[in-house]
Amino acid sequence: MMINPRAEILLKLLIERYIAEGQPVGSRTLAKHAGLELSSATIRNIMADLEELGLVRSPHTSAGRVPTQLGYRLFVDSLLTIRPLQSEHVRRIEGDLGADHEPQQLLEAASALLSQITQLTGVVRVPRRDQAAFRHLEFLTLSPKRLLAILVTQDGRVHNRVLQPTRTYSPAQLTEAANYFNATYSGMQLTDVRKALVDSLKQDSEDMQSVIRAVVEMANAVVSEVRGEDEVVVSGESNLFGIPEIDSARLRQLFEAFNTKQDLLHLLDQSMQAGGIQIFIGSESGYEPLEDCSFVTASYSLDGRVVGTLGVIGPTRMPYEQVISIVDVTARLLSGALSSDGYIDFPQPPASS
Amino acid sequence: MMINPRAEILLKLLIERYIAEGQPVGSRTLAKHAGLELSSATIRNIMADLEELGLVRSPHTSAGRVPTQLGYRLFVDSLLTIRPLQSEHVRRIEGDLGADHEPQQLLEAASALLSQITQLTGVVRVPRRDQAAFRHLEFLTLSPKRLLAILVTQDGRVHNRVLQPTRTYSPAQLTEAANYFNATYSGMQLTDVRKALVDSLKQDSEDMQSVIRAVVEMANAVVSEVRGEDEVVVSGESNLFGIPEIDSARLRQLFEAFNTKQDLLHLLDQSMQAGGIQIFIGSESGYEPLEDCSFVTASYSLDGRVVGTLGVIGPTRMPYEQVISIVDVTARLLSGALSSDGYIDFPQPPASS
DNA sequence: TGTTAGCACTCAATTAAATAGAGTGCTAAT
DNA sequence: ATTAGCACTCTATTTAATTGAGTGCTAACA
Repeated sequence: MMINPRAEILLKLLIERYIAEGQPVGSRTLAKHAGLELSSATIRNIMADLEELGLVRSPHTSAGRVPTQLGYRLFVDSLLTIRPLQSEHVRRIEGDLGADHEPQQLLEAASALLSQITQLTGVVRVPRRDQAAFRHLEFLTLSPKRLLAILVTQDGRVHNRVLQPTRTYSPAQLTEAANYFNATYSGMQLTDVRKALVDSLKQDSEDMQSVIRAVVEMANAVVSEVRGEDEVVVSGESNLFGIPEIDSARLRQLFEAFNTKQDLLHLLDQSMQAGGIQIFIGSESGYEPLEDCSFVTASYSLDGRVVGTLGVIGPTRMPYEQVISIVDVTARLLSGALSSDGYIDFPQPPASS
Repeated sequence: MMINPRAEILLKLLIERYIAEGQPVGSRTLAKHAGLELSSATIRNIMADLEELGLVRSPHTSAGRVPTQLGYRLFVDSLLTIRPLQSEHVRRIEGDLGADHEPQQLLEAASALLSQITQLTGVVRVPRRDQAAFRHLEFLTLSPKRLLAILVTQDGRVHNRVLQPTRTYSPAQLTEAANYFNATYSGMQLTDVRKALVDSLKQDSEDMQSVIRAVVEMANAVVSEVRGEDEVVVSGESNLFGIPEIDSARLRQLFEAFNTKQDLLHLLDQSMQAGGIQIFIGSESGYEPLEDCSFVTASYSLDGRVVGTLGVIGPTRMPYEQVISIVDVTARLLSGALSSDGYIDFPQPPASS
């Protein structure tokens, strides 16, 4: 998309002003503030060009212009002057993401920060369980029929699951089995552990002792568990009330999306693969509820490995300069907090190929 | 509040009709459907009486009447004919609250059921941690500096907490300490365990071995933990969109209340003490966000002991007959599911005085 | 004394018309 | 290429007129 520098300046000004005011911007206003010595008539000509290119449009004949989705896209891609985050906010984030919190708390704090600072909705995708590295498994007998399996992953998170095995095991048997696991699979990514378990179930199906076999089956159940455990933390949903470009019907769709979390998750995973900062404007996300919204995401990492994404959802007309830096800084500091917070004191597993 | 039977019939009809239609009900309509051979003029006289009593009011001079909060109160207290729940719904609830689910899942299922069947918002207050009975404590070394404490309560719930003790303990020491706890406090209510721990810290402060003392301190931290762990499960918030008597500002307040959960919790606790079915109409709850809403609650129990409450939040103009029976049945079946589901296979603790 | 018919009245809701204002597109001149 | 200027369009707001539902009140009636 090539447009001449003068048109660029005007488009930038128009979008900035529209984001600030929320009203269509007219040619006179632009003429006054552009710093170019141009009359409003000239501006109108340029606007007509921009409209032809699909970068702006008029809500109706006698209104000023507003940016189109394409206009916003050009804006964030090449016009935007990213503003460094106010140090006040940086301090706030640093403070809240200070060490000495458990991972889950950190994620929740990050989500809360995103929503509070931007006054929009904050979203954090919790690291995928199955991509975490295995650290420790432990069985606890709850009752003759119930067994509590406790799985600790390298990132410091603890996962519980109650099992109802078909037979009973002595504490000694369970301890032994757990020890075996912990020794064998420590540091391996959970998906790989699972593969290994499935393999061993296939291969040794006959010569394996039935006890071991049963325990392997249980471990498999624990490791491959899908249900429950929130995969995404959403905060500040109610900040989306009272935003004029999000009407009640949209709002409802959005809230339903926040509850389902399915689509959100998909979108976040998408940008996890992309890495870095990612911006979905309007329908670019491909999800109807986000039609009039933008979604600014960044991925965060644990010891250099990308493990999740976080971001901010708000109206397409959002202050991108600020939001982008807030998302960026939060992602960085969260990465730092997760990595440095002392949960990892075992050597890292080799990266899985 | 005494009113004559004829007025009662009319008030009941008026409220039923208003709940069904959402429009002020006029005297002609009432005259036609009341089954009393009365002219609209007579009805108007009666309405004037009811208005004087504060049971109905006119939105304006030439509209019909709508119930006031007081009117609704009288209605639910003595006019209401409770309709047994459609067996289709009963089956649904029975199915979803079938045994073989973990407690947390049951609570979530109950909340989902409430919201889906009523098409309003379902709320379940999770049993208070500190009122649960102690069952099992276990320590797990995560790293030299971090210790995972796992607390299992009699109701089958599992609580984790990461501790950062000032010194390190050998696995043997931890096992021993845990064993001691499990033997000593099994079956006791958590609040009482806590009291006992605090006492023992005070009394034996000098002659206690430092290891034991430290472990007692850790256990105390685990048992008395407050943070995290959702105390109330809310479902179907978005069902409140598009209800005409709940405007956008109210809706926002409601959603904020759902997020904070503080007020909700307080209200639920209130009705836990009352036991049975409880209905808060409009401002009766004392919380502004619930101004135009009603809150129908019932308490549920575990083995005969009330441990929590659940309910439905919707507009004051809600179909009480149905909502009440749905809430009632859900509470009963949840109680059953929680009690019978096999988590309890130890003898019950003596009731605390 | 309770009930009813009937009529005047009130008020919200809807429609229609009038007005003001912002901002455009286009043309002709520079 | 730029600009002044004017006709035009469309929204938003105000005002007025109309309709209809439903009431309150009164006077007559059982």
